[in-house]
Amino acid sequence: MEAILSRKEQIERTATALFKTKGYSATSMRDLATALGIEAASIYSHIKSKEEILQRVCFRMAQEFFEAIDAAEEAGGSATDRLKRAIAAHVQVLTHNKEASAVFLHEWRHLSEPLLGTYLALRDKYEARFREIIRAGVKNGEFAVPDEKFAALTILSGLNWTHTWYKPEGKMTPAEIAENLSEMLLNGLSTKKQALHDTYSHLNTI
Amino acid sequence: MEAILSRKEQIERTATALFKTKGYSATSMRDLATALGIEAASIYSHIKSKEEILQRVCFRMAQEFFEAIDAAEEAGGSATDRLKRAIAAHVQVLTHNKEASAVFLHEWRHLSEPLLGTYLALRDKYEARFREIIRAGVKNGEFAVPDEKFAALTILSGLNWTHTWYKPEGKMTPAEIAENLSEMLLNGLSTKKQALHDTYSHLNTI
DNA sequence: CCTACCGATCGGTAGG
DNA sequence: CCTACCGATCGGTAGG
Repeated sequence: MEAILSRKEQIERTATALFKTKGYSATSMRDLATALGIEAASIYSHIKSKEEILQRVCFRMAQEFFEAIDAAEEAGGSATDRLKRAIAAHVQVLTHNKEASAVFLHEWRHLSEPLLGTYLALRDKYEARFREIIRAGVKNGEFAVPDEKFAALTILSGLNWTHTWYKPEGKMTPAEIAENLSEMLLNGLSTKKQALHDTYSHLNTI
Repeated sequence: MEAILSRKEQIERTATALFKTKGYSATSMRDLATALGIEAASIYSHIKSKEEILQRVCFRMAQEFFEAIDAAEEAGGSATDRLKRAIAAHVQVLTHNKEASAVFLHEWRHLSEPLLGTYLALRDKYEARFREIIRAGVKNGEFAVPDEKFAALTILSGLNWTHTWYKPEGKMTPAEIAENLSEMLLNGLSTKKQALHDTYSHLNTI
């Protein structure tokens, strides 16, 4: 399980942990060097700049999320099935890359242009994948939501909190977390559907 | 509506906007001074330190959230009623203090002890208010959740994303946002309750 | 609220 | 991977 890491990978991994806990800006190259047991200047034999580390982490995570949702959607099925698999895939990536996910979610704003724009475009594309599944579900009557974009963002934000409390040694496995999140988001807390929304009950009139 | 602000309030408000967009660490006192149209040294006639600004924002927002949930729970009612009112109260505070909420939610880790500990204790106490409502609802059969703590955090994280996209001039009012969030979180996306609940009733025994 | 300035620290480079 | 060092900038103070 413990792969031998190249120095560059060590730098990236250590920096990721520091970026998560202290934030990108508050982490100095000397902090990073100390954590690695070398001098600050030595880091530059392996990387070009502090921001390069951030870039690598952000875009590697973007790729991971896309690969995961691609695999999740490949099997097809109902909108419910696809959403549940997309949620599970997202949670798998989050829990398997806890530190890097935190950096991806919170430190991206320290990217400079043009990569910042690229990052934001990728994120929107990823969110669109969730919007599409929800849209399909609304169209065929599986789902009822106030607004597709709103629903997609609410779901993703519910998932994205996971990295703040997830511990590999905790009592819930990533698969169980995903199942519980799916349950909460698809079925809600209430034991019965309420006549809450006459406002948009015209949507679910069957 | 536009109250006359004291210089100290101006400093705090301008700093809050900068902390939100650039982050606390990446915002320099010279950035702040430039935004205010004065010299950096002049700021210190009004505040003691950069961190004092962060402290004031974080603890003011904590107070706002508590006052809001106090008012929301005062009316009593079913767990469903109380949860819906707590959600609406939380969203009101978030949308009414967009920048300060972002700082409260994301920049608190730059507080130093002992205030950091105080902050974390307050946040846990606030989350406990939601856990209590959920627990009451589970007990009397209104709600079914995999885990009360898990449910409270998922709900709060769903709400807390609001500040990233809310715009006062947007098409949804804070009250509508709250209603839509309540609808999604209480009833879920699915048009019918699935037989999923049986799936995790065994998970609880693990 | 300003000028003048402080010691500390920042990201990064030169040269080995 | 190190020593030695750079110019820039940091949060903050003295004194008016």
